[in-house]
Amino acid sequence: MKGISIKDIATQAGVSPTTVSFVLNGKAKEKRISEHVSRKIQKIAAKLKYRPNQLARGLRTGKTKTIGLIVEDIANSFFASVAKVVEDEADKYGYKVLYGSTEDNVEKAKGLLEVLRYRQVDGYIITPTKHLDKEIELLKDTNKPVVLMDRYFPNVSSHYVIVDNYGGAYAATSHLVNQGYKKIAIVTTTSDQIQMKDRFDGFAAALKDHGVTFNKTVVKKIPFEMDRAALAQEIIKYLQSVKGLDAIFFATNYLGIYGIESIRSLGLRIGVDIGVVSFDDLDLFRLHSPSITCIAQPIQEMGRQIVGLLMKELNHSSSTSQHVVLTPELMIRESSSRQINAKIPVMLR
Amino acid sequence: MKGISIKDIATQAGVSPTTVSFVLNGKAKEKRISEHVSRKIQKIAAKLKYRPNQLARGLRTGKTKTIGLIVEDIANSFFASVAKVVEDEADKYGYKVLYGSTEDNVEKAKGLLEVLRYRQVDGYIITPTKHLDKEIELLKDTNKPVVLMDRYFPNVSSHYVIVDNYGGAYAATSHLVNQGYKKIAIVTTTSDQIQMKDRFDGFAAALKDHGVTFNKTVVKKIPFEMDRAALAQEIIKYLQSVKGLDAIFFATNYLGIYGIESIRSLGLRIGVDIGVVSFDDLDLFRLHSPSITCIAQPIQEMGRQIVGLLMKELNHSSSTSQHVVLTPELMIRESSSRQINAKIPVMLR
DNA sequence: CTGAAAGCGCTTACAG
DNA sequence: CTGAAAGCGCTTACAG
Repeated sequence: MKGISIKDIATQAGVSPTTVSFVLNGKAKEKRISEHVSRKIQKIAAKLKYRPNQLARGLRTGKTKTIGLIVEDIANSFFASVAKVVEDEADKYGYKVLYGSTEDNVEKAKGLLEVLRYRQVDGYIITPTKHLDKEIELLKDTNKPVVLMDRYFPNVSSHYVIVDNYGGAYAATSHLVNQGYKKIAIVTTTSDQIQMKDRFDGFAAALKDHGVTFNKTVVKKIPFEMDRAALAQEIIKYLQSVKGLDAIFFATNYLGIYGIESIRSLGLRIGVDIGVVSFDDLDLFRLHSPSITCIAQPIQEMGRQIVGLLMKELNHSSSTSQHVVLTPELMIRESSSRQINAKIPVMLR
Repeated sequence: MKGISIKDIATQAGVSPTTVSFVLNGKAKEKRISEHVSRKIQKIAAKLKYRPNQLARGLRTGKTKTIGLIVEDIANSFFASVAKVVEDEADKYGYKVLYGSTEDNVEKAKGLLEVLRYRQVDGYIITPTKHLDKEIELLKDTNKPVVLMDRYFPNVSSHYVIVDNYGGAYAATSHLVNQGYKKIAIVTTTSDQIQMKDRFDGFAAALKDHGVTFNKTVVKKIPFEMDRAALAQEIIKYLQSVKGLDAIFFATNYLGIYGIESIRSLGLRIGVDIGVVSFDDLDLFRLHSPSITCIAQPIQEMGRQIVGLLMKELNHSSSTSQHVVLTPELMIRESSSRQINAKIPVMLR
């Protein structure tokens, strides 16, 4: 990499590297460099297509203009979409993004944090896994801003951007109740992280507030690590085991996807035999027949807020933690429209 | 960032930074450092949790252990899935990934290349846009390995990993013909890039080989930049304008998604009124009713080959360009099963 | 108005 | 068997 350096420009312009650095960093006026010299340097730099070596600059200033983005799974539509917005927004400020997926595995997450740290990223956007609270605490000591997304730790003071998971789940569940569903189940993950807990609590509160059955039989938890085939089997087994179920709330997108597949493989008609609502909006949910009612997260807005917050912190870190809670939108579709579809009311089993 | 440096270790161990560097880089034996000293240094490094500053190392060695990944759109399921595999594979070799989306825009692509270059990435994985051939040529002069993916430039010698687009399209189209469809259209992009051209050629060849109508009326090209709503409208207009159409081949995933939506909004029954095949496999295609026949790309294998090739080049660049062409798989589903669905044969219009 | 010099944290050719 | 020194390409406090 014998790129052209500040020295080359200095030689050609007949000045010192110092002067070149000042001019190229927009400090010409401040440092009272003459118009003449300044212009000459600019011209030479342009002609030589000079690009500052970010490593050298980073080594000297401690700023790499890079942010680390840790998601659960970059292949998951929700996270991929957020990553796209983060990329676009970060670009506006001249930042690039280094990404990594945790697979909801603490060890992978710790590994990622360590790598990002010794890569000297300027700031972090993190979708934390469980048990990552101590690491997040430690990160703060490095004086690099951290913004959590999708979830956070109630016991750790930090910036975060999330959606109102409780409210979203409450609205979706209430909607099911209002549509006349009587025995509503939740299929969620075994994770006790805040975003899943809030969704669960919103679900439970809605059932209780409306006087609808809420007990262990309407709760099914499935571990994240379970592979896709086993997961579908697990949902099938659950659906077969509980009597009188007439609606299901899937607490996250991939459970919705495999849940739909399971329901169909049992020959049940979504929206007729069984109502369905899922968290997250996907092309699949919109185009499925029947279309799937869901709780859509405002991804654009999330990405903008996340990067905006990080950039603000990068400039002058505030002492108080910023908490941004966005409102998700209930997209009412056919899968929960009992009145319309169920000309003949049908009960599962 | 007053992290702990090699100097700190040297001081504590009572040796020079040089010795520490040798030991920590596994050159203890080669440099004949005594077992005793070596062990002491290791122990101190571990205790202090020493992490080499990658910037400093990079500045000195010219290696950043970072690769640049340029895709069309990280939010697109295909590219997001590839990104996941690339991340996992690169990690095995100790590399991190810096990503960027081109939106199929040359200027954005050039911008990304420039940023990655002055960030000193060690190698590039690029999904090129049109007119990016000169830039790719120039990149080669930097002596950093480049692997193209999804597409390439016939006039530029380079490494690449793609699927057999011609074969995939040929197989899908032949399948439609064999199912009894008589007037088959292709909906593709206006791009004349090789992957789209190959798909188009495979489609055209299959029609000709089977003696099925092939003329301008069965070809619809849509620009990438068109926004989603306009795109759906465009497809609707096309479907209404051409008479007797009984099947469509969508040449890429997002066209398939919006195409399905358009067909349905016209009240046409997929698999009955009109056969459908799309490139790429998605949850949506598998779970749609009827399920959508598609050409699935071997994403895992692609990612592995891409990174494998790049790593090989990183170690010792070969003089000849490596071309990997993977075989996609035709997933036959309901949307193209005329015999089964069409109890009463129906013609569009 | 401009420059010499130090230093960011490494690696490595050279010397002993 | 080990170390002093140079240098990667920048930035910036200091000096004039």
